[in-house]
Amino acid sequence: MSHQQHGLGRSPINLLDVIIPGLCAGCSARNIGLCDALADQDLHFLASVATSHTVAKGRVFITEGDHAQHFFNISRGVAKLFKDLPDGRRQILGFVYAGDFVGLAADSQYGFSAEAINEVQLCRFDRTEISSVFTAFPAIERRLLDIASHELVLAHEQMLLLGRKTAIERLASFLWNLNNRLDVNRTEADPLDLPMTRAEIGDYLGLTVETVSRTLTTLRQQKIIDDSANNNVRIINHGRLSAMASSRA
Amino acid sequence: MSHQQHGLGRSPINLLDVIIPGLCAGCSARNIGLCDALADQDLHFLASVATSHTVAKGRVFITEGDHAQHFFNISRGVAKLFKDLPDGRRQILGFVYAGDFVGLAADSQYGFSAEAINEVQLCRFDRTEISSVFTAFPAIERRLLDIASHELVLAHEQMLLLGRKTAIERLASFLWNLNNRLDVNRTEADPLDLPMTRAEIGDYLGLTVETVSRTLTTLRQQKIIDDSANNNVRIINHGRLSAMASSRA
DNA sequence: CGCATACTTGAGCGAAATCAAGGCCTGTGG
DNA sequence: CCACAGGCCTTGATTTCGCTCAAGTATGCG
Repeated sequence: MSHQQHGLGRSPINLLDVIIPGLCAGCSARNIGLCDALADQDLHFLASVATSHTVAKGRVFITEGDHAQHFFNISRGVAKLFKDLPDGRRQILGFVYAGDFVGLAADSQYGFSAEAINEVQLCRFDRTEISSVFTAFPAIERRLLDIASHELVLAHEQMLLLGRKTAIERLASFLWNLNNRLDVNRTEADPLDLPMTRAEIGDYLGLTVETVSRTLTTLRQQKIIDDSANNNVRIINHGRLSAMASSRA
Repeated sequence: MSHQQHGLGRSPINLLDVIIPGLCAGCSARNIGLCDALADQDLHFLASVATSHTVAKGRVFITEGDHAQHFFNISRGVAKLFKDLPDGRRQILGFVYAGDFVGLAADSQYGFSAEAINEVQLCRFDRTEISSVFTAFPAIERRLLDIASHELVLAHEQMLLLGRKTAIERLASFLWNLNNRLDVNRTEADPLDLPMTRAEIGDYLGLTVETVSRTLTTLRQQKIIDDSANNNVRIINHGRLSAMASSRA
């Protein structure tokens, strides 16, 4: 939990971007150094409310309905957030990657479960203690409000997708959104990495495995994507994919 | 997303609950007096960033894609928030009632449109000025984060509904949620008021008008509801309706 | 190698959409 | 007062998209 090699990364500053991912050991993905504005005792204070954890692939680390004691910041790996119906039907609410927060959207109990898709490393914060962090660093709270607002925008887009789009539009939107997530280690030409299974894509898009599979086949046959490698998709025709996603009115 | 004030745990004193609805002339719905802790000059300051407006039935007062200059607090009436696809397909994200906030979930541009379902009165705030309010009253910002988090919880529930529930489960969930919004002027036995049309219910639940109509007929035939009056629904069998909604895993 | 898990493909089915028609209410104007 | 227009709602007939069921093909791992 030591905050390592800091001092240098100054930026047009986003406190939270800078601080949180750098808080605990192992948070390497977005650890771009620590803000000048923070004194050492501030860092110790922040670090005192966070602990680092490794979650094995397939492990559920948040269970819907449990008391929402913590919230998390993903350092490495990918996790899925989901809700189940009593008979086993499942809706995946989203996939979270390094740098993402999980558990903000909770009342006193978690409203969803979370499971590691591959090995995940995360920072865990105590929700009861975080309010003292807010008081000490109002900028963090402001930033969390921004994050929550943005998540709401994304949730709204997904509601449009789930309520009104066809299967092929759902897949196109999914791939197009993945493509547009800026990822430091990826250029437009690189194939997209799909760490999740077809079944998980289906549970995210409100479709069955079979429909996901068939629809990807269709997109391949139309030379819009190339998914010859199973966990990779290369977008061939960006224009047509984007048009199919039809995200904007 | 719509019913923040109603669902949230109410604390002994909640600044925002008290202040905002009482801010501008005409905000009568939830104007329950002003907090002792606030001095007169504070109130004047708050009032200086808000203006009161009346929106006629059918009028669009937020357009998706426009610069998000304002956010709103509904004082009276009901509005719908929605996103459209280019070909006219529409997804209603939520219905907002007196006391609800609209426009929090915006980046620099609005991510949805809003239209008055009946005559609506609202308080309009300038987003650029609101940050000074946050600085002066951190409790308000804290409260907005709570509200945004709770809206996210509701959005997640709606995603489960849109992605995985059947038509009858969607209607049951819709009616059951309406029933559980505590409304000062309503007891369990009173019929639910449905100010929106069947088409709007369809656009909210990801269904067509016809399916909404047929499904309500089914619920009536099964003696679960009584919708003999068109804009009113009386729940007859609460247990079965709640079971059909199957909201909890 | 054998087993398990993931993925694909096909055939048939079904829930909800679409297409179509008619009824009902409310307001308006003769 | 009635006639009529335009929404809104309901109901019926038919179609369709995606689901279910089923089988077969990779792929990965002990």
